[in-house]
Amino acid sequence: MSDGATGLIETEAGAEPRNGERRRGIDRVIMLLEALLRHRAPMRVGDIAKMIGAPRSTTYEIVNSLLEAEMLENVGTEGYVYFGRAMHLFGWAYSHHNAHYRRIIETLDKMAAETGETVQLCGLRGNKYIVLDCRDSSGPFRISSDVGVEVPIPWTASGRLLLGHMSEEELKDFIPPGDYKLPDGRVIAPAEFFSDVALARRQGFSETVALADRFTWCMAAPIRDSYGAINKTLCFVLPVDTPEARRSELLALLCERARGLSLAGS
Amino acid sequence: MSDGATGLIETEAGAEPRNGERRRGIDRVIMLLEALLRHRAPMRVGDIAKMIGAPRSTTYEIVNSLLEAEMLENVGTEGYVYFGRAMHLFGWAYSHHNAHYRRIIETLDKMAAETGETVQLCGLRGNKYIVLDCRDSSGPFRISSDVGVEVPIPWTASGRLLLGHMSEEELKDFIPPGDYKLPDGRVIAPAEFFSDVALARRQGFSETVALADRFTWCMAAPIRDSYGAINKTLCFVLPVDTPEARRSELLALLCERARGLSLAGS
DNA sequence: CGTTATTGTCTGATATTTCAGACAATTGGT
DNA sequence: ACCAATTGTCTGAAATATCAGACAATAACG
Repeated sequence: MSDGATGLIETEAGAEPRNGERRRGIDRVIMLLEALLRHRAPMRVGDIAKMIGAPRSTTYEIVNSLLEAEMLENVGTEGYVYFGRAMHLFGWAYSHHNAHYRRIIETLDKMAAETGETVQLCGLRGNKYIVLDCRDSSGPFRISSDVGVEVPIPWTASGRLLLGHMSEEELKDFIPPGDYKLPDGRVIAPAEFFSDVALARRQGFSETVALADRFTWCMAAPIRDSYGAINKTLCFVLPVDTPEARRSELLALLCERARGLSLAGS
Repeated sequence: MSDGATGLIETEAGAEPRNGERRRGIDRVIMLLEALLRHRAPMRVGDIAKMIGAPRSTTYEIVNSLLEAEMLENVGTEGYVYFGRAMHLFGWAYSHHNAHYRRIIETLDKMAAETGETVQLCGLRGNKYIVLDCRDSSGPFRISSDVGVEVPIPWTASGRLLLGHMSEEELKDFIPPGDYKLPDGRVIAPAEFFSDVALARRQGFSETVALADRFTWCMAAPIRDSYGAINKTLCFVLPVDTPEARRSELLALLCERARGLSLAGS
């Protein structure tokens, strides 16, 4: 039960757990929190222990400490735990400490209110794409993708923009080969993806139609930092049958707002 | 430099650090994060070390681990650190895992959009009051109180509601004597506070005028859980000179929405 | 420019934490 | 009613993470 276990979380923190060795409590905490984030639902202590490859006794110890600090909290009566209130406070502090991020959130709110569509703020985490924040459409058509869940970059419109600074060579090294395979089994040809990236760079926006799933039309526009680099994108997730007229209207709005949030002159 | 240091963080986790003793890494992490939350701004490693009463070498070790996990991140170039992206993701997961909380957030958004006023969600943390989430007024009059900062209960309208289930005896034991002293030096008579609590319970809402600061009129309404207990409140923070007509309109809205979010029948 | 404080990195020793495993108490399946 | 799996709590022992302190390199200050 050391290496082969599936779903095992391997943080960079601490590299390999050579047989019979001990791990630091801190690293366990980090692994635990990331496991919980991935799983995206309350877990029992026993399952957490399996997931992070830690002894049960150790896991109980750690979980109890985190419970006491309100970083975790009990959910239901049957020993399930999930993130706690303190995490909310820490996260809030993160997202409000910097004026730029605050402006972005306000824009997100405003766009959601004005259009009623699903709006997302996206970025990279390592070599995966993640949603950093979102406002879900108020309509019945609700495609909620979870904040913080890692998704292969080629599945997304934003991904094509976020990699705009890379050469083809760099792209090849950066994207894990398996990530070209879509959830429905289709495979994107790398060459096609590379030209998408180039197109996105030229256009200053990117669209994907029925890619990661059959029902959505995604459009993304870049938010540039003060060096002109693209670290984040703003995007709409629309029903795939949205009429052309409305789509181009929304695309224009998206690009305008994203430009307004960019720090570079250009 | 063991006991007398001011501003030292004392988490419940681990009680007393008897002389010459070592502390667990996990406890240090917890103390560190809470120190950062209190301080509400990026800190240098040296200052963190002082604040949590840990050796510098240990602090560097821990900070580096947390940086690698993106639970902290570097801010600026001069060795400052603050909460990192991972915290945002964990916090987001917390606040969306439960349908009730999600409904509350939506209501918060809607009320802010409709009224343009500052709206807050409040609760208790131990024997202090904290803001759990807020939407700031879009107008020029912006009273932003920070989410997660602990405030003496008697300073707040919400506090009067949140303690509604306690007897006078319990209140006496619960509130630290120093908490009756307002920031401007005035002191609230405990008896007066107790009768405020009773009044709030009877009315089903609570208001304070120019209490914690001279410029605000606060009104709070209770959100009841499925047992009828009040764990959270919804409140408006208004300019103190808001006309009576608008105030009563807003109060009615507040009470209606808070009742809509309550889970109890009553 | 000399003096004092701070930062970031290392080191070795020991006080402590992690770990394996045992335990009783539940739970679940058949 | 049986057997198997799981939960939560304890234990002692070994492995190691925390600690004090030293170090060079900047920074702060008069």
